[in-house]
Amino acid sequence: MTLRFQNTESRTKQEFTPLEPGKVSLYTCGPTIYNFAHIGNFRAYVFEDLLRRYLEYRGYAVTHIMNLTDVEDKLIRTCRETGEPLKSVTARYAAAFFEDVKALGILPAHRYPAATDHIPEMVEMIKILRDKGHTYEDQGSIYFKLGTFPRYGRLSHMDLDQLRTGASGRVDADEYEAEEARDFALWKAWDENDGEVYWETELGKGRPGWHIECSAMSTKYLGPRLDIHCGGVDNIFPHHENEIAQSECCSGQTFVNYWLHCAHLVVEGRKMSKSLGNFFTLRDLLEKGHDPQAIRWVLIATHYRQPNNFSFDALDGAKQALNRLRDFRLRLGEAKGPGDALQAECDACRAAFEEAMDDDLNISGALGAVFN
RNA sequence: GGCGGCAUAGCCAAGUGGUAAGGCAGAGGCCUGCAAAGCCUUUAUACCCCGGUUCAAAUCCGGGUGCCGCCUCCA
Repeated sequence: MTLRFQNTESRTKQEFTPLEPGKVSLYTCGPTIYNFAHIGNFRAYVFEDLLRRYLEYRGYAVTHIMNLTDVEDKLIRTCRETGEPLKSVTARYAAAFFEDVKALGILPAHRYPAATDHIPEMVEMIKILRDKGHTYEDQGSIYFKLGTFPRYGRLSHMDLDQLRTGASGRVDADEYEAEEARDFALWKAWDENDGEVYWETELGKGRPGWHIECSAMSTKYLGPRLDIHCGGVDNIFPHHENEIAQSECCSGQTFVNYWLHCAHLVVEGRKMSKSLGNFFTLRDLLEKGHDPQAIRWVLIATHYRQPNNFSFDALDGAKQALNRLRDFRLRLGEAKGPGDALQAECDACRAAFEEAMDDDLNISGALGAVFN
């Protein structure tokens, strides 16, 4: 049986073949450290942990990079409103993030590069894009000209002409300064709202756009071509689409071979929101006395491409299932029965487990094999 | 308006043409002085609805219904 993944770009399940035999470069979009991460965020990180662990289980040497976004609009607004320096805010939430990662038993990435530590790399990349004619400047800001990258849209399979500007309601269309709304910022010129948050660079006084950090940092630590790039489905467009445009226009090579995206988490059947009272950070649940391993179980037990319905009934069930496995593990260690028969059972379990996991990380099937 | 996902038991959830995995809860039992814990057994004539294709459909096709997501800085 071969390892297969559903590739967002091809929309098909493909056999996994790394660029270099035995090695996997894995880049996963990390948190914006402007607040405590919620359990929906951790659904993605736990999925990525499962992916990494299974790749390693299959014998691959994985190099896993996860970025930390430590400069963007919400952070700058927080700094402006509270007067707290950017680094102070992000240090607090980065520390909290690492605590949460540990609590959930997530293997740490090999590096967690932060955007603000890689301004020179981003500037370099933007300069290359500028030299190749993929950018234009407007009022000190630098934008990527999507018209120069005909392959744009191949990941999300969206037709740019069909997009409705501002349809999400998330972004104020009046704030666009780009020639076309679809062009995105590589470098944002400083204005008074940015306060103390700016860098003096060859590109002028300002700060990087969001998308360029992932292109610059993945290139720095993993090279211009990646085996696997992960994130939540909401990142497909525009973030990952923009990464492709930046990276491929820069390197002239295919940026990512396998795109894996996990679906969202809902709570009790509803989208998580503070107004519904179903919004939970990991620490909210831990403070209620829930077992972090049971939380991990619920987050992981639904296939990553299916919406995950988090509920407290499911959490209670996970707790019980986990207890049974823990008890079983103890008894297995003490087992003194006929060794060959026990070994045969274990081999059969392992084979069924691997067959399920090889099929795009079918964890539900794999757990079923374990319980059988 | 464009693109995409989902619907399987009280709950969670596998299963993409061959007659419904698994977990939780429930029920029965074993063990125990009683209990708890643990262990064993058991639990869907049936997969949102209506058509169609087929010897055979949860699975494929057509049409509905419902829920959810993305549409330019959301995991």
